[in-house]
Amino acid sequence: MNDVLVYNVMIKAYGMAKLHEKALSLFKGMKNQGTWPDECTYNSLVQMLSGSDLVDEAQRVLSEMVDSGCKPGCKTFSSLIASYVRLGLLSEAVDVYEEMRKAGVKPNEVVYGSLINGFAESGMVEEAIQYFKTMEEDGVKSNQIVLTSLIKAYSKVGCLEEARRVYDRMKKDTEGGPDVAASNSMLSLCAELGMVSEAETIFNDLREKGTCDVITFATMMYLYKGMGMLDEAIEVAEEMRESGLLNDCVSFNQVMACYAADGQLRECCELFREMLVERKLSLDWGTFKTVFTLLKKGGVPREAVEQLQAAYNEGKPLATSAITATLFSAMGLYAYAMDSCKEITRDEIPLEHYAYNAVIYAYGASGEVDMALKTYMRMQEKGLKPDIVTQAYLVGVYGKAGMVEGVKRVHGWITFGELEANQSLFRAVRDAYVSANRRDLADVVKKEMSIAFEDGQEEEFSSISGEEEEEDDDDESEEDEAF
DNA sequence: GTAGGGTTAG
Repeated sequence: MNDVLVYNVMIKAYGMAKLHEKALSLFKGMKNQGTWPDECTYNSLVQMLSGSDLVDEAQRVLSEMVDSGCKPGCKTFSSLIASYVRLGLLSEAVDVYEEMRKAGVKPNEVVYGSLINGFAESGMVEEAIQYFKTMEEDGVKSNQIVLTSLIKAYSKVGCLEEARRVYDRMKKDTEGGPDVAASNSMLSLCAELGMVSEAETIFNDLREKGTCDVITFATMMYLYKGMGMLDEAIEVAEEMRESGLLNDCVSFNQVMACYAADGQLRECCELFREMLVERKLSLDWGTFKTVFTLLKKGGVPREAVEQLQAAYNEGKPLATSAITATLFSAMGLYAYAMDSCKEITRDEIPLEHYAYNAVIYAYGASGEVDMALKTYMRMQEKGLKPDIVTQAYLVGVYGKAGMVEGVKRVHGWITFGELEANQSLFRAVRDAYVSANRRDLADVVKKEMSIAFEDGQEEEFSSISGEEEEEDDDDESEEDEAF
Protein backbone atom coordinates (compact mmCIF):
# COMPACT_ATOMS: atom_id res chain seq x y z
CA MET A 1 0.00 0.00 0.00
CA ASN A 2 1.45 3.23 -1.15
CA ASP A 3 1.44 6.46 0.75
CA VAL A 4 -1.11 9.16 -0.25
CA LEU A 5 1.80 11.41 -0.91
CA VAL A 6 3.16 9.12 -3.58
CA TYR A 7 -0.20 8.98 -5.32
CA ASN A 8 -0.53 12.73 -5.14
CA VAL A 9 2.85 13.25 -6.72
CA MET A 10 2.06 10.77 -9.46
CA ILE A 11 -1.30 12.36 -10.13
CA LYS A 12 0.36 15.71 -10.41
CA ALA A 13 2.93 14.26 -12.80
CA TYR A 14 0.21 12.80 -15.01
CA GLY A 15 -1.55 16.12 -14.90
CA MET A 16 1.51 17.97 -16.08
CA ALA A 17 1.87 15.49 -18.92
CA LYS A 18 -1.79 16.01 -19.81
CA LEU A 19 -2.44 12.32 -19.22
CA HIS A 20 -5.77 12.84 -17.54
CA GLU A 21 -7.04 9.33 -18.18
CA LYS A 22 -4.06 7.90 -16.37
CA ALA A 23 -4.49 10.30 -13.49
CA LEU A 24 -8.13 9.31 -13.14
CA SER A 25 -7.43 5.60 -13.25
CA LEU A 26 -4.72 6.04 -10.67
CA PHE A 27 -7.25 7.91 -8.55
CA LYS A 28 -9.63 4.98 -8.86
CA GLY A 29 -6.85 2.50 -8.26
CA MET A 30 -5.66 4.08 -5.03
CA LYS A 31 -9.12 3.78 -3.51
CA ASN A 32 -9.26 0.11 -4.50
CA GLN A 33 -5.91 -0.36 -2.84
CA GLY A 34 -7.30 1.11 0.31
CA THR A 35 -5.46 4.41 0.20
CA TRP A 36 -7.95 7.15 0.76
CA PRO A 37 -7.45 10.41 -1.17
CA ASP A 38 -6.85 13.49 0.94
CA GLU A 39 -7.67 17.14 0.30
CA CYS A 40 -4.60 17.60 -1.79
CA THR A 41 -5.53 14.70 -4.06
CA TYR A 42 -8.96 16.14 -4.71
CA ASN A 43 -7.83 19.74 -5.12
CA SER A 44 -5.14 18.66 -7.46
CA LEU A 45 -7.42 16.53 -9.60
CA VAL A 46 -10.21 19.09 -9.86
CA GLN A 47 -7.79 21.83 -10.82
CA MET A 48 -6.06 19.67 -13.35
CA LEU A 49 -9.30 18.54 -14.99
CA SER A 50 -10.73 22.05 -14.97
CA GLY A 51 -7.57 23.35 -16.56
CA SER A 52 -8.22 21.10 -19.51
CA ASP A 53 -11.90 21.98 -19.59
CA LEU A 54 -12.95 18.46 -18.62
CA VAL A 55 -15.75 19.95 -16.57
CA ASP A 56 -17.85 16.81 -16.14
CA GLU A 57 -15.00 14.85 -14.65
CA ALA A 58 -13.97 17.82 -12.52
CA GLN A 59 -17.51 18.26 -11.26
CA ARG A 60 -17.75 14.58 -10.36
CA VAL A 61 -14.52 14.67 -8.38
CA LEU A 62 -15.54 17.89 -6.67
CA SER A 63 -18.86 16.39 -5.55
CA GLU A 64 -17.10 13.31 -4.27
CA MET A 65 -14.70 15.54 -2.41
CA VAL A 66 -17.49 17.40 -0.64
CA ASP A 67 -19.37 14.15 0.06
CA SER A 68 -16.34 12.66 1.71
CA GLY A 69 -16.13 15.60 4.05
CA CYS A 70 -13.20 17.43 2.48
CA LYS A 71 -13.31 21.18 2.04
CA PRO A 72 -12.22 22.33 -1.41
CA GLY A 73 -9.95 25.35 -1.56
CA CYS A 74 -10.79 28.63 -3.19
CA LYS A 75 -8.57 27.83 -6.14
CA THR A 76 -10.38 24.57 -6.68
CA PHE A 77 -13.78 26.20 -7.00
CA SER A 78 -12.21 28.99 -8.95
CA SER A 79 -10.65 26.72 -11.54
CA LEU A 80 -13.93 24.96 -12.22
CA ILE A 81 -15.80 28.25 -12.46
CA ALA A 82 -13.22 29.55 -14.91
CA SER A 83 -13.55 26.39 -16.94
CA TYR A 84 -17.33 26.67 -17.18
CA VAL A 85 -16.96 30.31 -18.18
CA ARG A 86 -14.47 29.41 -20.91
CA LEU A 87 -16.98 26.94 -22.25
CA GLY A 88 -19.73 29.55 -22.11
CA LEU A 89 -21.66 27.53 -19.51
CA LEU A 90 -22.49 30.47 -17.30
CA SER A 91 -25.33 28.99 -15.29
CA GLU A 92 -23.13 26.04 -14.36
CA ALA A 93 -20.43 28.50 -13.34
CA VAL A 94 -22.94 30.27 -11.13
CA ASP A 95 -23.99 26.95 -9.59
CA VAL A 96 -20.41 26.30 -8.54
CA TYR A 97 -20.17 29.84 -7.20
CA GLU A 98 -23.28 29.25 -5.04
CA GLU A 99 -21.94 25.91 -3.91
CA MET A 100 -18.74 27.63 -2.94
CA ARG A 101 -20.54 30.18 -0.79
CA LYS A 102 -22.60 27.43 0.80
CA ALA A 103 -19.41 25.61 1.67
CA GLY A 104 -18.25 28.73 3.46
CA VAL A 105 -15.38 29.46 1.08
CA LYS A 106 -15.05 33.15 0.32
CA PRO A 107 -14.75 33.99 -3.37
CA ASN A 108 -11.74 36.06 -4.24
CA GLU A 109 -11.13 38.55 -7.04
CA VAL A 110 -10.31 35.79 -9.49
CA VAL A 111 -13.68 34.13 -9.01
CA TYR A 112 -15.47 37.44 -9.48
CA GLY A 113 -13.20 38.27 -12.37
CA SER A 114 -14.13 35.07 -14.17
CA LEU A 115 -17.84 35.56 -13.69
CA ILE A 116 -17.84 39.25 -14.56
CA ASN A 117 -15.81 38.59 -17.67
CA GLY A 118 -18.03 35.71 -18.66
CA PHE A 119 -21.16 37.79 -18.41
CA ALA A 120 -19.47 40.71 -20.12
CA GLU A 121 -18.47 38.51 -23.03
CA SER A 122 -21.98 37.23 -23.56
CA GLY A 123 -23.36 40.74 -23.39
CA MET A 124 -25.19 40.17 -20.08
CA VAL A 125 -24.23 43.51 -18.65
CA GLU A 126 -26.78 43.52 -15.85
CA GLU A 127 -25.38 40.33 -14.43
CA ALA A 128 -21.81 41.50 -14.85
CA ILE A 129 -22.56 44.65 -12.89
CA GLN A 130 -24.48 42.70 -10.27
CA TYR A 131 -21.46 40.52 -9.57
CA PHE A 132 -19.26 43.58 -9.53
CA LYS A 133 -21.48 45.09 -6.83
CA THR A 134 -21.52 41.89 -4.82
CA MET A 135 -17.77 41.80 -5.01
CA GLU A 136 -17.42 45.30 -3.63
CA GLU A 137 -19.96 44.61 -0.88
CA ASP A 138 -17.99 41.51 -0.08
CA GLY A 139 -14.95 43.67 0.55
CA VAL A 140 -12.99 42.14 -2.31
CA LYS A 141 -11.10 44.92 -3.96
CA SER A 142 -11.34 45.28 -7.70
CA ASN A 143 -8.31 45.18 -9.90
CA GLN A 144 -7.29 46.03 -13.46
CA ILE A 145 -8.64 42.81 -14.82
CA VAL A 146 -12.09 43.14 -13.31
CA LEU A 147 -12.39 46.76 -14.38
CA THR A 148 -11.25 45.85 -17.88
CA SER A 149 -14.00 43.26 -18.03
CA LEU A 150 -16.45 45.93 -16.92
CA ILE A 151 -15.36 48.17 -19.77
CA LYS A 152 -15.82 45.22 -22.07
CA ALA A 153 -19.33 44.75 -20.73
CA TYR A 154 -20.22 48.37 -21.36
CA SER A 155 -18.60 48.21 -24.78
CA LYS A 156 -20.75 45.25 -25.73
CA VAL A 157 -23.90 47.27 -25.27
CA GLY A 158 -22.43 50.57 -26.44
CA CYS A 159 -22.59 52.37 -23.09
CA LEU A 160 -19.91 54.91 -23.78
CA GLU A 161 -20.45 57.07 -20.70
CA GLU A 162 -20.23 54.20 -18.26
CA ALA A 163 -17.19 52.76 -19.96
CA ARG A 164 -15.49 56.14 -19.77
CA ARG A 165 -16.32 56.40 -16.09
CA VAL A 166 -14.69 53.05 -15.34
CA TYR A 167 -11.70 54.00 -17.46
CA ASP A 168 -11.28 57.31 -15.61
CA ARG A 169 -11.61 55.49 -12.32
CA MET A 170 -8.72 53.29 -13.36
CA LYS A 171 -6.62 56.35 -14.04
CA LYS A 172 -7.14 57.43 -10.44
CA ASP A 173 -7.37 54.20 -8.50
CA THR A 174 -4.77 52.00 -10.05
CA GLU A 175 -1.12 52.81 -9.89
CA GLY A 176 0.35 53.57 -13.26
CA GLY A 177 -3.14 54.03 -14.65
CA PRO A 178 -4.95 51.66 -17.00
CA ASP A 179 -2.80 48.93 -18.46
CA VAL A 180 -2.66 48.02 -22.16
CA ALA A 181 -5.55 45.59 -21.93
CA ALA A 182 -7.80 48.20 -20.38
CA SER A 183 -6.74 50.83 -22.87
CA ASN A 184 -7.26 48.44 -25.75
CA SER A 185 -10.70 47.64 -24.49
CA MET A 186 -11.56 51.33 -24.41
CA LEU A 187 -9.88 51.75 -27.77
CA SER A 188 -12.03 49.09 -29.36
CA LEU A 189 -15.15 50.84 -28.10
CA CYS A 190 -13.91 54.06 -29.68
CA ALA A 191 -13.19 52.18 -32.89
CA GLU A 192 -16.65 50.68 -32.89
CA LEU A 193 -18.20 54.11 -32.53
CA GLY A 194 -15.84 55.80 -34.97
CA MET A 195 -14.51 58.17 -32.31
CA VAL A 196 -11.22 59.04 -33.91
CA SER A 197 -9.88 61.78 -31.64
CA GLU A 198 -10.65 60.01 -28.36
CA ALA A 199 -9.02 56.90 -29.74
CA GLU A 200 -5.99 58.91 -30.77
CA THR A 201 -5.66 60.30 -27.25
CA ILE A 202 -5.56 56.80 -25.81
CA PHE A 203 -3.22 55.63 -28.57
CA ASN A 204 -0.83 58.49 -27.85
CA ASP A 205 -0.87 57.71 -24.13
CA LEU A 206 0.17 54.16 -24.88
CA ARG A 207 2.83 55.36 -27.31
CA GLU A 208 4.31 57.62 -24.65
CA LYS A 209 4.36 54.80 -22.16
CA GLY A 210 5.80 52.58 -24.86
CA THR A 211 3.28 49.87 -24.10
CA CYS A 212 1.48 49.53 -27.43
CA ASP A 213 0.93 45.92 -28.36
CA VAL A 214 -0.36 44.10 -31.44
CA ILE A 215 -3.94 44.65 -30.42
CA THR A 216 -3.41 48.37 -30.02
CA PHE A 217 -2.09 48.64 -33.56
CA ALA A 218 -4.72 46.31 -34.93
CA THR A 219 -7.52 48.31 -33.34
CA MET A 220 -6.17 51.61 -34.64
CA MET A 221 -5.85 50.20 -38.15
CA TYR A 222 -9.36 48.84 -37.92
CA LEU A 223 -10.65 52.25 -36.85
CA TYR A 224 -8.81 54.23 -39.53
CA LYS A 225 -9.62 51.77 -42.29
CA GLY A 226 -13.28 51.72 -41.31
CA MET A 227 -13.36 55.50 -41.45
CA GLY A 228 -11.71 55.52 -44.85
CA MET A 229 -8.58 57.17 -43.41
CA LEU A 230 -6.20 55.00 -45.37
CA ASP A 231 -3.12 57.19 -45.02
CA GLU A 232 -3.44 57.03 -41.26
CA ALA A 233 -4.10 53.29 -41.35
CA ILE A 234 -0.90 52.79 -43.33
CA GLU A 235 1.06 54.96 -40.93
CA VAL A 236 -0.06 52.71 -38.09
CA ALA A 237 0.87 49.68 -40.18
CA GLU A 238 4.36 51.11 -40.71
CA GLU A 239 4.72 51.86 -37.02
CA MET A 240 3.69 48.32 -36.21
CA ARG A 241 6.28 46.94 -38.60
CA GLU A 242 9.01 49.12 -37.16
CA SER A 243 8.12 48.17 -33.61
CA GLY A 244 8.73 44.52 -34.45
CA LEU A 245 5.22 43.49 -33.49
CA LEU A 246 4.21 42.37 -36.96
CA ASN A 247 4.80 38.65 -36.61
CA ASP A 248 1.63 36.64 -36.87
CA CYS A 249 -0.58 35.68 -39.76
CA VAL A 250 -3.63 37.69 -38.76
CA SER A 251 -1.62 40.85 -38.24
CA PHE A 252 0.00 40.41 -41.63
CA ASN A 253 -3.44 39.94 -43.15
CA GLN A 254 -4.66 43.15 -41.63
CA VAL A 255 -1.63 45.17 -42.69
CA MET A 256 -1.87 43.71 -46.19
CA ALA A 257 -5.53 44.65 -46.37
CA CYS A 258 -4.62 48.27 -45.59
CA TYR A 259 -2.12 48.42 -48.43
CA ALA A 260 -4.52 46.71 -50.80
CA ALA A 261 -7.31 49.13 -49.91
CA ASP A 262 -4.90 52.00 -50.53
CA GLY A 263 -3.99 50.61 -53.95
CA GLN A 264 -0.40 49.89 -52.96
CA LEU A 265 -0.49 46.53 -54.63
CA ARG A 266 3.18 45.92 -54.92
CA GLU A 267 3.86 46.79 -51.30
CA CYS A 268 1.05 44.47 -50.34
CA CYS A 269 2.54 41.70 -52.42
CA GLU A 270 5.94 42.26 -50.81
CA LEU A 271 4.35 41.73 -47.40
CA PHE A 272 2.74 38.58 -48.65
CA ARG A 273 6.09 37.34 -49.89
CA GLU A 274 7.67 38.19 -46.57
CA MET A 275 5.13 36.20 -44.60
CA LEU A 276 5.19 33.26 -46.99
CA VAL A 277 8.82 32.95 -48.01
CA GLU A 278 10.86 34.61 -45.29
CA ARG A 279 8.79 33.99 -42.20
CA LYS A 280 7.18 30.81 -43.43
CA LEU A 281 3.97 31.63 -41.63
CA SER A 282 1.02 29.42 -42.34
CA LEU A 283 -1.53 31.32 -44.39
CA ASP A 284 -5.22 31.33 -43.68
CA TRP A 285 -8.32 32.17 -45.60
CA GLY A 286 -7.97 35.86 -44.74
CA THR A 287 -4.59 35.93 -46.42
CA PHE A 288 -5.96 34.46 -49.60
CA LYS A 289 -8.95 36.74 -49.57
CA THR A 290 -6.60 39.71 -49.83
CA VAL A 291 -4.47 37.92 -52.41
CA PHE A 292 -7.48 37.34 -54.65
CA THR A 293 -8.31 41.02 -54.36
CA LEU A 294 -4.72 41.78 -55.35
CA LEU A 295 -4.97 39.53 -58.38
CA LYS A 296 -8.13 41.22 -59.58
CA LYS A 297 -6.74 44.67 -58.97
CA GLY A 298 -3.52 43.62 -60.67
CA GLY A 299 -5.30 42.91 -63.91
CA VAL A 300 -5.54 39.13 -63.80
CA PRO A 301 -8.69 38.06 -65.68
CA ARG A 302 -11.70 37.50 -63.48
CA GLU A 303 -12.09 33.92 -64.71
CA ALA A 304 -8.50 33.14 -63.80
CA VAL A 305 -9.00 34.43 -60.27
CA GLU A 306 -12.17 32.38 -59.92
CA GLN A 307 -10.34 29.29 -61.13
CA LEU A 308 -7.59 29.77 -58.56
CA GLN A 309 -10.14 30.45 -55.88
CA ALA A 310 -11.92 27.22 -56.71
CA ALA A 311 -8.65 25.29 -56.61
CA TYR A 312 -7.91 26.78 -53.21
CA ASN A 313 -11.37 26.04 -51.86
CA GLU A 314 -11.14 22.46 -53.05
CA GLY A 315 -7.83 22.13 -51.29
CA LYS A 316 -5.85 21.25 -54.41
CA PRO A 317 -2.27 20.55 -53.43
CA LEU A 318 -0.76 22.94 -55.97
CA ALA A 319 -3.27 25.74 -55.45
CA THR A 320 -0.96 27.87 -53.33
CA SER A 321 1.90 27.60 -55.79
CA ALA A 322 -0.39 28.45 -58.69
CA ILE A 323 -1.73 31.44 -56.80
CA THR A 324 1.71 32.74 -55.90
CA ALA A 325 3.01 32.15 -59.43
CA THR A 326 0.13 34.23 -60.78
CA LEU A 327 0.43 36.93 -58.14
CA PHE A 328 4.19 37.40 -58.44
CA SER A 329 3.87 37.51 -62.23
CA ALA A 330 1.10 40.08 -62.10
CA MET A 331 3.15 42.24 -59.74
CA GLY A 332 6.29 41.98 -61.84
CA LEU A 333 8.25 39.88 -59.35
CA TYR A 334 9.30 37.40 -62.00
CA ALA A 335 12.12 35.68 -60.15
CA TYR A 336 9.72 34.69 -57.38
CA ALA A 337 7.14 33.67 -59.94
CA MET A 338 9.68 31.31 -61.46
CA ASP A 339 10.27 29.72 -58.05
CA SER A 340 6.56 29.04 -57.77
CA CYS A 341 6.55 27.58 -61.30
CA LYS A 342 9.27 25.17 -60.32
CA GLU A 343 7.17 24.00 -57.40
CA ILE A 344 4.29 23.32 -59.75
CA THR A 345 6.25 21.46 -62.41
CA ARG A 346 8.72 19.72 -60.14
CA ASP A 347 6.97 16.39 -59.85
CA GLU A 348 6.32 15.88 -63.57
CA ILE A 349 2.80 14.78 -62.85
CA PRO A 350 -0.10 15.79 -65.11
CA LEU A 351 -1.62 19.03 -63.92
CA GLU A 352 -5.06 20.50 -63.97
CA HIS A 353 -6.17 23.58 -65.85
CA TYR A 354 -5.56 26.04 -63.05
CA ALA A 355 -1.97 24.87 -62.65
CA TYR A 356 -1.07 24.81 -66.37
CA ASN A 357 -2.65 28.22 -66.76
CA ALA A 358 -0.64 29.69 -63.91
CA VAL A 359 2.59 28.33 -65.40
CA ILE A 360 1.75 29.64 -68.87
CA TYR A 361 0.97 33.04 -67.41
CA ALA A 362 4.11 33.18 -65.33
CA TYR A 363 6.40 32.18 -68.20
CA GLY A 364 4.64 34.60 -70.51
CA ALA A 365 4.90 37.46 -68.07
CA SER A 366 8.57 36.76 -67.49
CA GLY A 367 9.24 36.81 -71.22
CA GLU A 368 9.94 33.08 -71.43
CA VAL A 369 7.83 32.64 -74.51
CA ASP A 370 9.26 29.25 -75.46
CA MET A 371 8.58 27.83 -72.04
CA ALA A 372 5.06 29.23 -72.07
CA LEU A 373 4.30 27.62 -75.43
CA LYS A 374 5.96 24.40 -74.40
CA THR A 375 3.77 24.25 -71.33
CA TYR A 376 0.74 24.78 -73.52
CA MET A 377 1.81 21.89 -75.76
CA ARG A 378 2.34 19.70 -72.78
CA MET A 379 -1.10 20.53 -71.55
CA GLN A 380 -2.57 19.44 -74.87
CA GLU A 381 -0.54 16.23 -74.85
CA LYS A 382 -2.15 15.41 -71.55
CA GLY A 383 -5.53 15.76 -73.22
CA LEU A 384 -6.54 19.04 -71.62
CA LYS A 385 -8.33 21.48 -73.91
CA PRO A 386 -7.48 25.15 -73.43
CA ASP A 387 -10.14 26.93 -71.43
CA ILE A 388 -10.99 30.62 -71.48
CA VAL A 389 -8.15 31.41 -69.09
CA THR A 390 -5.65 29.51 -71.21
CA GLN A 391 -6.79 31.41 -74.28
CA ALA A 392 -6.48 34.76 -72.57
CA TYR A 393 -2.99 33.95 -71.32
CA LEU A 394 -1.88 32.49 -74.66
CA VAL A 395 -2.95 35.51 -76.57
CA GLY A 396 -0.86 37.52 -74.15
CA VAL A 397 2.13 35.36 -74.92
CA TYR A 398 1.62 35.86 -78.65
CA GLY A 399 1.42 39.59 -78.16
CA LYS A 400 4.53 39.69 -76.06
CA ALA A 401 6.43 37.65 -78.62
CA GLY A 402 5.25 39.93 -81.40
CA MET A 403 3.37 37.00 -82.97
CA VAL A 404 0.63 39.20 -84.37
CA GLU A 405 -0.74 36.34 -86.47
CA GLY A 406 -1.43 34.36 -83.32
CA VAL A 407 -3.30 37.25 -81.79
CA LYS A 408 -5.25 37.72 -85.00
CA ARG A 409 -6.22 34.07 -85.02
CA VAL A 410 -7.81 34.27 -81.58
CA HIS A 411 -9.31 37.62 -82.46
CA GLY A 412 -10.90 35.97 -85.49
CA TRP A 413 -12.35 33.18 -83.39
CA ILE A 414 -14.04 35.71 -81.18
CA THR A 415 -15.29 37.79 -84.09
CA PHE A 416 -16.81 34.79 -85.84
CA GLY A 417 -18.23 33.31 -82.71
CA GLU A 418 -15.99 30.27 -82.62
CA LEU A 419 -14.96 31.32 -79.16
CA GLU A 420 -17.58 32.74 -76.91
CA ALA A 421 -17.26 36.49 -76.66
CA ASN A 422 -16.04 37.30 -73.23
CA GLN A 423 -14.78 40.50 -71.73
CA SER A 424 -11.58 39.07 -70.32
CA LEU A 425 -10.65 37.54 -73.65
CA PHE A 426 -11.43 40.73 -75.54
CA ARG A 427 -9.28 42.62 -73.15
CA ALA A 428 -6.48 40.10 -73.49
CA VAL A 429 -6.59 40.42 -77.27
CA ARG A 430 -6.57 44.17 -77.09
CA ASP A 431 -3.64 44.21 -74.65
CA ALA A 432 -1.80 41.70 -76.81
CA TYR A 433 -2.09 43.98 -79.83
CA VAL A 434 -0.75 46.80 -77.73
CA SER A 435 2.27 44.86 -76.59
CA ALA A 436 2.88 43.75 -80.19
CA ASN A 437 2.89 47.44 -81.09
CA ARG A 438 -0.33 47.26 -83.04
CA ARG A 439 -2.29 50.14 -81.56
CA ASP A 440 -4.39 50.22 -84.70
CA LEU A 441 -5.68 46.71 -84.17
CA ALA A 442 -6.07 47.33 -80.44
CA ASP A 443 -8.37 50.20 -81.26
CA VAL A 444 -10.44 47.93 -83.47
CA VAL A 445 -10.88 45.55 -80.54
CA LYS A 446 -11.79 48.44 -78.32
CA LYS A 447 -14.59 49.40 -80.66
CA GLU A 448 -15.81 45.84 -80.86
CA MET A 449 -15.80 45.67 -77.09
CA SER A 450 -17.86 48.78 -76.69
CA ILE A 451 -20.43 47.29 -79.04
CA ALA A 452 -20.41 43.87 -77.40
CA PHE A 453 -20.55 45.07 -73.81
CA GLU A 454 -22.20 48.49 -74.14
CA ASP A 455 -20.02 51.43 -73.48
CA GLY A 456 -18.72 52.21 -70.05
CA GLN A 457 -19.25 48.72 -68.74
CA GLU A 458 -15.59 48.07 -68.52
CA GLU A 459 -14.21 47.61 -65.09
CA GLU A 460 -11.34 49.69 -63.93
CA PHE A 461 -7.78 48.56 -63.98
CA SER A 462 -5.52 49.69 -61.22
CA SER A 463 -1.92 49.35 -62.12
CA ILE A 464 0.98 48.20 -60.06
CA SER A 465 2.04 50.26 -57.03
CA GLY A 466 -1.12 52.30 -57.22
CA GLU A 467 0.35 54.72 -59.74
CA GLU A 468 -2.30 56.27 -61.85
CA GLU A 469 -2.13 55.29 -65.44
CA GLU A 470 -4.53 56.17 -68.18
CA GLU A 471 -5.28 52.93 -69.78
CA ASP A 472 -6.48 54.11 -73.15
CA ASP A 473 -4.77 57.19 -74.38
CA ASP A 474 -1.35 56.83 -72.96
CA ASP A 475 1.14 56.06 -75.69
CA GLU A 476 3.85 55.19 -73.26
CA SER A 477 5.01 51.62 -73.55
CA GLU A 478 3.23 49.12 -71.36
CA GLU A 479 5.92 46.53 -71.70
CA ASP A 480 6.35 46.35 -67.97
CA GLU A 481 2.82 45.25 -67.50
CA ALA A 482 2.26 41.57 -67.33
CA PHE A 483 0.99 41.60 -70.86
C1' DG B 1 7.66 15.86 -1.02
C1' DT B 2 1.40 17.85 -2.80
C1' DA B 3 -3.11 22.21 -4.98
C1' DG B 4 -3.16 24.48 -13.76
C1' DG B 5 -7.43 30.09 -11.60
C1' DG B 6 -9.36 35.74 -14.31
C1' DT B 7 -8.14 40.86 -18.90
C1' DT B 8 -7.45 43.18 -24.82
C1' DA B 9 -9.22 42.49 -32.24
C1' DG B 10 -10.05 40.64 -36.90
